[in-house]
Amino acid sequence: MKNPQEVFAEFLVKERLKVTSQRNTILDVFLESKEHYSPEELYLKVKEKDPSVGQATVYRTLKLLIDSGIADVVDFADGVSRYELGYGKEHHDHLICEKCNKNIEILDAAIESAQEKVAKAHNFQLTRHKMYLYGICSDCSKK
Amino acid sequence: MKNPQEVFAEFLVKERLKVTSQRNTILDVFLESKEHYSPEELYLKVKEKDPSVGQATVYRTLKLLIDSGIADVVDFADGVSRYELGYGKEHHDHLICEKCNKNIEILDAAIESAQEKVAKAHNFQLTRHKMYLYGICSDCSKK
DNA sequence: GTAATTGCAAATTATTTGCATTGCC
DNA sequence: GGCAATGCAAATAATTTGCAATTAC
Repeated sequence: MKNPQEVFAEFLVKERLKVTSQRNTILDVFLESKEHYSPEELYLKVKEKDPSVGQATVYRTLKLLIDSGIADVVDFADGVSRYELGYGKEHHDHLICEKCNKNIEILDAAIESAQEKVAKAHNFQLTRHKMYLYGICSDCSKK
Repeated sequence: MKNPQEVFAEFLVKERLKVTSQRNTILDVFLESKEHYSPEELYLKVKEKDPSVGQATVYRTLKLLIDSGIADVVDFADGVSRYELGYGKEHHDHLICEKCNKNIEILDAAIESAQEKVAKAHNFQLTRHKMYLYGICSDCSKK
């Protein structure tokens, strides 16, 4: 399987866009991150590697990462948009703690098949879905 | 079952807030709507009934409607926040056509119980969830 | 060479807030 | 009467855009 860097480079060529050091730096920082960065957070991390990069470039590059299928938007309902690596990762849903923002990735066959069933009942051809379960995690409910 | 107007009035009394004509007008317009209004759209509709109402009051009142359990936020991922009647309505998820934006409200016991099960397995106390199934509806797939 | 890209700052959009005035209870 | 609510305009936050200079191809 190709690595994300290759995928991105190929995407840029296909779209007749240019491979630049800024775009590569942003992708690298994005890939290194374990958290779900907001554009602002990503921007700050990128600046550690290359202080000359501007915010706008981060926003613009994030869009390209989404278009190329490398990044996905995650909705933590905390007011900021967040992103995660989508390319090469299995589909998953999210279990989010409303107190500490902990995020657990889940994949449940029963849910997935039930979703397929409902879609079929409505004659929908399912292309994708988003599911977020919000609650209080065990750590936070103890406090 | 109480109607939303009563519920809202009781909520205001309980919170020691005041019943005002603006709040009532906003609630009425909200209830009359069949679509999922954004705050801006709601504001414009409210102005038709009472041109003196300001945007800020609409935003402030929407918050109260959410706190009182009358309105829920719906995330259509179109950049604007949208609201729907929550009070008196059964919980439901959304089946959204990517071509015509048709929105079908669904409720599936198998999905709901599977969600509970997953949350329990992770020691989460579930408070709420959002699920959006995106696909192509039967009308659009014929074309 | 030339068209895409960049950083910057200004613009835009969505929402919130400060404050003087108004109005409910 | 007193304190919450309102409208307005200004403030904030998040994101986008115009533009002149730069850079990839």
